[in-house]
Amino acid sequence: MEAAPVDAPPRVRGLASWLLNRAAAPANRLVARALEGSGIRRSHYSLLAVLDEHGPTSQAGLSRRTGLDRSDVVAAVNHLAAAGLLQRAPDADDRRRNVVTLTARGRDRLLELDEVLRAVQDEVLAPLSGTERRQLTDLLARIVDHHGAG
Amino acid sequence: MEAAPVDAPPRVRGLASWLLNRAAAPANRLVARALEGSGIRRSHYSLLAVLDEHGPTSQAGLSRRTGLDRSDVVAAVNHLAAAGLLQRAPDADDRRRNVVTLTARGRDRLLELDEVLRAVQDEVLAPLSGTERRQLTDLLARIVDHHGAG
DNA sequence: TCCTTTCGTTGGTGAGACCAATGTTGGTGA
DNA sequence: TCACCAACATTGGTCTCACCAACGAAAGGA
Repeated sequence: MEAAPVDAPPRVRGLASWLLNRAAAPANRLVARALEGSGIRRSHYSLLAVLDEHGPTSQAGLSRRTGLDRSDVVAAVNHLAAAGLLQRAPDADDRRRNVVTLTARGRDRLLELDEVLRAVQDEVLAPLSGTERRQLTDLLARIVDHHGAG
Repeated sequence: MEAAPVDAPPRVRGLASWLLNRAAAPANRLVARALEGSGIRRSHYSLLAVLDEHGPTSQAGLSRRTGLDRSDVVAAVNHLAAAGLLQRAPDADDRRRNVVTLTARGRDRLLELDEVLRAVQDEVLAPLSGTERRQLTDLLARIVDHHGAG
């Protein structure tokens, strides 16, 4: 039951956009599988990580830092708050805002997820050496930075 | 109105799966924009290219070579046939199959698309040097090959 | 002859990335 | 002080992809 090869013509294989999508697909599949049953989605991890590293943040701030749409942040915060992984409270200083704060339980879960996702990344990057992995993440990061948020 | 930076924490930025998705997003946006109004989608190009390089192919063959699901190939072939870019005919030797053939008009269109997509790739990979671009496509290709389909 | 596989097709699901509109609140300039 | 514009959270969509299950027809092997 090995993976079937994808024998696309060079014209297509050389296309960065095609390669990016084709490489992202298995990565997403593996992440989704690893997170299956935990009630956590890929985007949720980003939110928890941002909260852990930047401390309490408004939802708009979360949107900016994760690249998620503001409306999608709403749903994600709903879900994570219901799971007790973070808290949402109105900001006293600026009453337009909600301040989102990581709970202790949220932090614990984040650390577990760190492990899980590190393992998944290993799977995704399996065919590459350590040096090549660093090369790849560096190149991708530069593309991401260059295009920013559309 | 330049692109806003995405200031994700290192834990997230280092994630291959996150980077792949974040890099694929602008690529898809640019491709979609370039193809806008032409009635051609991203996946259609792959089909045309496969037909040009491998000659007449069954729909299942197209599915294997492009990585598209068989059911999605059906819709794409419907669309492209309606546009006169390819023809679908039952295979006399194997009556389960449809043989899909590129028309002259389809080939012309393909050559135009080659130009368009080459320009888009230039945009996507703008921040990278020629060497780096080759590095990136090579690394991505190895990931794609390693995970194959399914 | 059965049994399995392949093929095209239909119909549907779920996630993800978006976009528009609304009511509220802040901040600014006249 | 008032008017205006910008930012915020939220609702409620849309659209594209990737994918899956199931079907009847046809082929091929046991």
